[in-house]
Amino acid sequence: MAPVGRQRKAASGKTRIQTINEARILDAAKRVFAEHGFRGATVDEIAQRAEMSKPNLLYYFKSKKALYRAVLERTLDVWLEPLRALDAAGDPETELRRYIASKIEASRQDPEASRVFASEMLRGAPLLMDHLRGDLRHLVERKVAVIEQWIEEGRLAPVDPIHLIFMIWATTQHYADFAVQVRAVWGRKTLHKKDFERIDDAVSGVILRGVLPRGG
Amino acid sequence: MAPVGRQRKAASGKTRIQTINEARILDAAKRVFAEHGFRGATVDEIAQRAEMSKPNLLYYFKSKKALYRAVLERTLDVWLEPLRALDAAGDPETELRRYIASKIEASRQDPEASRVFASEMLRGAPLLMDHLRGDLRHLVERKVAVIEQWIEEGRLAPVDPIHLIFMIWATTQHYADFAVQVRAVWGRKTLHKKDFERIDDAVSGVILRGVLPRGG
DNA sequence: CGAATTCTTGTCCAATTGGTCAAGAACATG
DNA sequence: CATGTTCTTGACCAATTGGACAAGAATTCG
Repeated sequence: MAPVGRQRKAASGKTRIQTINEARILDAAKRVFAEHGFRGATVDEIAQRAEMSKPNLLYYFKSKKALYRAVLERTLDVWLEPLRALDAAGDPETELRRYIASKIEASRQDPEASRVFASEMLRGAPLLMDHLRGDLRHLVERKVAVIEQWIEEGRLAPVDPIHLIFMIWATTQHYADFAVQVRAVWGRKTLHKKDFERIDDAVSGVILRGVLPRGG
Repeated sequence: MAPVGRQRKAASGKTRIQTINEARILDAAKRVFAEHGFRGATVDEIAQRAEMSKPNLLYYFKSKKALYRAVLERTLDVWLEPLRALDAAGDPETELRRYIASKIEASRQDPEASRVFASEMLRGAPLLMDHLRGDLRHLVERKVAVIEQWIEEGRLAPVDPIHLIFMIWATTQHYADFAVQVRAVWGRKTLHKKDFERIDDAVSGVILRGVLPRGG
């Protein structure tokens, strides 16, 4: 039945070359999709940036859509991990500070991933709609409950929890999605780690002062 | 010299039909560019949504790029007006509240415009780069000075002014650019005026509490 | 080594792309 | 209503698109 090729490494189910090339392709695809969106991206350009022929690329991913889906899925996991970590048992200030910091760090380390996600949203999320209405919504509902609990305990000012989450997403992702604007207006050629530390200070500062109870 | 056609209305320099059709085209173009970005948008689709033939569309705008530029320019003016209004002589709370409210109102009334702008940023702003580094940067610098003055006067907590501006942009535009996600996660089919009032409350609340001095 | 498998690409294709052109239809104004 | 202008479109074009295919090149492993 399962025609287990001799060359398959049992563990990953992938050849050495497969692993290398898929990674190269996914990386190139991420950059092109981030810049031009699904429709605007061309398989040719992705192949060029991955330094291989178009037919070879299509040997690893059977269509542009399949490749796009792969890029998005790979992104999502990394994306939501920090939110999952938000713990009701912890101290609100610590928890929120850590969440904001990790989102900003994600924007710094992998802005293209954020942009691919953003462009999927601009399109109306035809591919991620199920995920938005399912997994993501449930995850957010759980975290809304966490925040509500904090508010009830008097450890957080009475803010609308879901919009607090949206605000954190918006502000942190802004520095990835609108990086060009940030750089141009801020007068920086590139944003360095120091810059992102200042960003973290500013964003965390305003949000935390905005949600922590007075006279803490 | 100037071959002033007989049918030209002297005032606007435009025919009745011109006015109508250009508006129709710009509206259709805005929606398509918002959804698919510059590259992903097709002249055919824009023409279809404007309910006219492609050659006719190209009679009014001589190329896809020219049309795109027209959409962006038209957007920019509306976009920055509220920021210009930020007045150092006014009360910080009132001024900021008004600015946030007008940005949220813009996101509600014309989300596509926001999305076109966002997609231009994702592309790296090849068309707006000059504007970002020029007009926009200068405008922001002036408003940074306004905020700094408020801080010096003790009417505002010491926040990084430029990031306060970025935060306001990010949070308010989020409800236009990521509207699909907001709707899906929030469990709303469409966002009504009431919803945007809640958004305004939440966003203004957190940001103002975050930047106003304690014990005000 | 040698054979099965995996990898790679040149060539090709139908469909779509942005844009042109000529020719006719509708229009405004004297 | 006559005439110059503006408006509209069908037909067309070269370039690009996503993808198929077959045939050869590398690789793996007994």
